[in-house]
Formats: sequence, C-alpha cells, structure tokens
Amino acid sequence: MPQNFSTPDLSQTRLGVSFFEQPAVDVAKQLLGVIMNRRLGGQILRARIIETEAYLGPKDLASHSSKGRTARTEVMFGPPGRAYVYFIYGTYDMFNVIVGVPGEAEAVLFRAAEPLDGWQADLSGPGKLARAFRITRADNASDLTGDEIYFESDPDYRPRILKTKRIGVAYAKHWQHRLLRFIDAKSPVAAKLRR
DNA sequence: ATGTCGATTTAC
DNA sequence: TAAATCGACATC
Repeated sequence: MPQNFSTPDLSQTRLGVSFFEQPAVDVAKQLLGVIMNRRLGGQILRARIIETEAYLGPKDLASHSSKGRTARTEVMFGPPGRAYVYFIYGTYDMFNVIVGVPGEAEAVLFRAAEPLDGWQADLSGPGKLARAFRITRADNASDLTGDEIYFESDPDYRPRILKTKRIGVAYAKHWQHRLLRFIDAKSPVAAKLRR
C-alpha cells in the first residue's frame, strides 16, 4: 500500500518550545489569536487568546521574579514553555507561561480568551480564565508543549493589537507605566475588558 | 510568631 | 468603593 506523504501535518500549527524562547513582549503579542487547548478527560477545552501581559524578569518590579528566587518563583527561573501558576487573593489561580532565555525569568500572563466550539464560559479575566480551564497550582511547572495544555497558531486570524498599562501593578514604581498589556481589539470580548 | 498585602472578582 | 480570603514574604 502506497503511503500518502502529502497528508497535512496538523501538529505543525502547534506551538513548540522555540516559540516560547522569544522575549516576553514578542510572545505576549504573538499569543493574541492563538488557540489554547486543555485536555480534560475525554474532551478538549479550546479558546482564542485575546489578552496577555508581559513580565520582564527580576528588573521588572511588577514581576514576582523581582523578589528573587524563592519556592514560589523557582519555576520562573527555569526553562521556557512551562507553566507558572500562583494563588492570589485567597481565591484565584493565575496562569502564566515562562518565556525567553532560561534563568532570565520572563513570563506572560494569560488574561482573557474567547471560548470556542460552543463552549459557554466567561474567560474575561485571569482568575476566571484559569478557573474555567481548571488550571490550579497543581499545574505549576507543567510543560505547555505537551498533550495536557498546548497552543495552536491560527495563521488565518489577524488580531488588531492594542497596548495598555498592566492591571493591578501600581506598586511597581515606574514599571507600572510600561505598555506591557496586549489586547486583541478585534475580539467582541475586548470591549468589556477593564481599563 | 505576627502583620502586610496582593499580576482579582463581585457586590453594594 | 470595598470586602472576601489565604499564602508568600518581611520583620520582630
């Protein structure tokens, strides 16, 4: 039986480690429009990412890595493409991906997304996004290029990228003013995001 | 051992 | 505009 060698390889659209090896700002921007996948038992939860924030390492006073290497931030100083999940306000888990050069502790926070495939969920905020995707501290340090949580590019989708200051980082001296939050203005959900 | 405060959300 | 809620981190 002759094999069909021209069968499209769907995994080509899946984002690998090299994508996450880029600087945080690049990853944060390129993540807009990307499809996030989470395998839960038999089904897969999917959503298009529409809001992210970049955190630039120990020098960035808004980043947890500016506190140095601690039990909590340890994963930030590790290899890119891994999850950094932390608990805050006694209620929410925040989902991030480590990016850039290992040891430089850059990260991107996932802040909002549009559910796909008829999935009814409110993903407009980092706490709500993580909760809906069932992501908790148990997922900390997990590989985001594997089969549990992974990302697919959608070359046909072109986001309209809006830049603003990051949310909730007023304590971060001059870093609070940096335009490190990225929103896809094309998304209907973008209209109701916090300003 | 104790106090402060947060990469948020929701309700008043 | 403020309360909820608890763990990380700093300080005593």
